[in-house]
Amino acid sequence: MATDIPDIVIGRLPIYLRELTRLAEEGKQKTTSSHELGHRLGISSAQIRKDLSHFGEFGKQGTGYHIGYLTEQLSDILRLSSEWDVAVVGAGFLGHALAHYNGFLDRGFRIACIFDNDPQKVGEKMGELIVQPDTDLEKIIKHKQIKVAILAIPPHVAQPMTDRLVNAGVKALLSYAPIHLTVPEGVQVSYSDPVIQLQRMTYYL
Amino acid sequence: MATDIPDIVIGRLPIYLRELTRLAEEGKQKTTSSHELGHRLGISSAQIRKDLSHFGEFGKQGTGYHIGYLTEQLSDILRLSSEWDVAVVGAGFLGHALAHYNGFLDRGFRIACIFDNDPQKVGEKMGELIVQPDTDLEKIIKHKQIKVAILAIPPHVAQPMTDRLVNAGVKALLSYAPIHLTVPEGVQVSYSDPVIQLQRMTYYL
DNA sequence: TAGATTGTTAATCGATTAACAATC
DNA sequence: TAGATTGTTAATCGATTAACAATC
Repeated sequence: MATDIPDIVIGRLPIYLRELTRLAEEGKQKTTSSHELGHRLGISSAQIRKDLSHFGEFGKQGTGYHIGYLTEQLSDILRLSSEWDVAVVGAGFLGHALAHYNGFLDRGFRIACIFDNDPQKVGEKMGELIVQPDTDLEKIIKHKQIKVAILAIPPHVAQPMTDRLVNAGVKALLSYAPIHLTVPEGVQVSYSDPVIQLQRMTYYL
Repeated sequence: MATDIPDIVIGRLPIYLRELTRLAEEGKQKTTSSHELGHRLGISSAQIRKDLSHFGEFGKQGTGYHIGYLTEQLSDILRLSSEWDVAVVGAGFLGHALAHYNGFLDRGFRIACIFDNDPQKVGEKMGELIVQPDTDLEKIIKHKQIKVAILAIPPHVAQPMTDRLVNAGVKALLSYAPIHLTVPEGVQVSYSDPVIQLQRMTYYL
């Protein structure tokens, strides 16, 4: 049953989770409602209830949703109960930013290693990590059984690197390279290209 | 008429544009087809033809689309014929990466200034720019008539900074802060939160 | 209890796709 | 001409919303 849940619904769950965490941090209340959550996120309350109903009944009539409980449930649904080790490929400015970003750990991810093909960068300390040579990539990813990777490399090497990562067992890939990647069935890809996002907005200006 | 074109269609135009540029760079051909483009992007050819048909007739039966011509047309539609000046707010690791990224200029954007509230960072050279104090933000944005900004600051200051930017005339905002922002009607917002994207994928693992 | 809010149904709305006449 | 591919229509498919009985 969990199989035929629309992608678009899955895509909203992390947003709900993030807002629930914010509500918890504000600490003013133990409980929230689909109306409140929707209001804060610019989403209709009906949609939130519908989305959640795909996975079970998490609320109470008259009361709403217990923030802590719903947070746990969403974390479980998204497989975030334990942390995912993440490989960062590319130790340029962006890899640098990723390695130092401290927003991963409390949300289910830990940067476990970072690679570069530039001998000048290999061995450099980056956050808690040391830059590894990309020749060791397969060995380390297989050994650590890493399933999640982030691509922070130039576009012309993105597809071959994707192939290597997939080959080494990576199943989810977040790419900052401005290029469409081809992957086998069963491998997830997500893109982040700031220019694409900016261009989307300039249409309306 | 241009008004009632679905957001989701607008959102695909930059993808088409990017792929057309790649085709042009490969330089093997003057012409492409909805089928070829769709195949390269994992999108149906019907969808591409339908999307483009919202804006005019850009192709020729039997031949397809002239790459150069369609590129120009899409650039015009997305208002990319001249460059947009962009303000980056936040000169941390991410601001650093943005300031050094050279993928903006040939795609319609130029980082025109970068701000930080940390006196230690103000005056620092970053790429071609010098970090400005955030107290000068309104003055500079108004003077340069900047309409586009990128937020690379911590979440707890993102909403107040958004308000300041909007107040100074910014109409399009790309935010890397992991928080939903509230803006007045007519202001575009786009988000980039790597954790949200990773969480979306782990569901399937 | 009275008020509030859920989970769910059915209706509406919107997006995608298949198919094909037109035509280069 | 014959083959290829567009632009468009109508059908299908899927997502959102309104509404409300159930119930805390």
